[in-house]
Amino acid sequence: MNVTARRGAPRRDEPSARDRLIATATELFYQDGIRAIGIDTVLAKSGVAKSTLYRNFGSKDELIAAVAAEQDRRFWQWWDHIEQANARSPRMVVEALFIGIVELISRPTFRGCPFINVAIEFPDRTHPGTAVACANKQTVRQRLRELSTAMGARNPARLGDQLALLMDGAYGQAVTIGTSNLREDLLSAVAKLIDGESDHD
Amino acid sequence: MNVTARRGAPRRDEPSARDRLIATATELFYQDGIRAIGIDTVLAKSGVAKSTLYRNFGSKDELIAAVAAEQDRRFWQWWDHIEQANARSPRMVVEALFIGIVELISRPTFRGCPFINVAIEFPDRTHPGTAVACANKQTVRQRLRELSTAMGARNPARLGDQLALLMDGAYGQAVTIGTSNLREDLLSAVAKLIDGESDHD
DNA sequence: CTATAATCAGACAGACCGGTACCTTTATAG
DNA sequence: CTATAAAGGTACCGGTCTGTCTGATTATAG
Repeated sequence: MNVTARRGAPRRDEPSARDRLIATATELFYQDGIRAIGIDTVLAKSGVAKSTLYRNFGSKDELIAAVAAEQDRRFWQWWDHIEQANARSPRMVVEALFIGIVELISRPTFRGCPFINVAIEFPDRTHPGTAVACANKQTVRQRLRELSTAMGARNPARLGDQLALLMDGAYGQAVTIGTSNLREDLLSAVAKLIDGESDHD
Repeated sequence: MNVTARRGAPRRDEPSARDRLIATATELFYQDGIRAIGIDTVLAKSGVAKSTLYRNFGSKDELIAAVAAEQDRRFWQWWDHIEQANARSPRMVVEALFIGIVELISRPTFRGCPFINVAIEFPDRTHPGTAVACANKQTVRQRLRELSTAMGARNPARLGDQLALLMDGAYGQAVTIGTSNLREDLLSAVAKLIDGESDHD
């Protein structure tokens, strides 16, 4: 019960029930697990009526998908911001991305990669949420391949995929054994992988 | 209902109800997700009575922990076998481990690392199953550090942790984008990481 | 002022959940 | 042969789950 809800249509300065649902569900699903959180909990914390949830999303699965889509949007916003801030050097972009990931992972609220999480909780790849998650990972891989090309790697597809491997590894480790030395380990590994694909090697 | 169960104590050549429960739960939990599978499904497929489950384990959480412990046991059995088969060269051990992981991951029934999965479904690290999972990852990291020491790495702790990062990355990727090129990507990354820590570098 | 669309409130349904209790059956050990 | 331990069968409990339905309320657009 975080929100004092009001009956009737929302004022123009108020967030819509849809937005409140996505915001609340994003946090609850991520912190406790999707299957662990019932819609009643989401409704209570967001102050939204059950009928409004089902009018907007039709099912819990579709709410899950909307949450995943919102996380995908935020993720690429974060990524694009880092790309723009380091536009002159693709290698700096890659390094900044990994530094950013270390910062995300080091937060006490970090609970793993939300895309991997939904894919694990809903292994059926046709699940609408899992479909969003898989698309996200595909795009990450492609973007890292493009950065590898820009870095002049001999085998950019390989380097990109290896960097993606490292990223997902960081997520997985954080869930089980935490983040000690993660920054140094990760950045040194990135450097070794990039240098191993450089032309002057 | 896979098993035709019989009333009364098991014959000596029959597996105990406990073993059947663990075997069935291991498969069902892994394929569909732990929270997605109710104990009634485990009971139906194993042919065990509900009272027997609770006499043996006390709760679903303890069954989850027993399943994780069994997977941990199998995992180290697999690992030790690879170490023994390549006892002369620690580098060959590492490469064989990664080749083995690629083979596991490439199987159609592969559904991610079971230890990461339980930690994601039950983020509370005091959960008995998650505790087993975290201990497994800790030991993997330590064993890879030992192998890195045996390989003569300049910074064995770092190399070991980086190899662990790569392993968990492979698990995460397999859940979302499959395994194309995984073998080459992974083995080449392992080589780059090891060579980057070698004395003759 | 009125029509409309968005919202909250709450009761309800039917399935499923983990867990308990009690009783019967059977293999084995002594 | 008998005691014991391990097991299956089944009914049941209270809680929770997703989802439906009906109705009252309110801001905004025209």
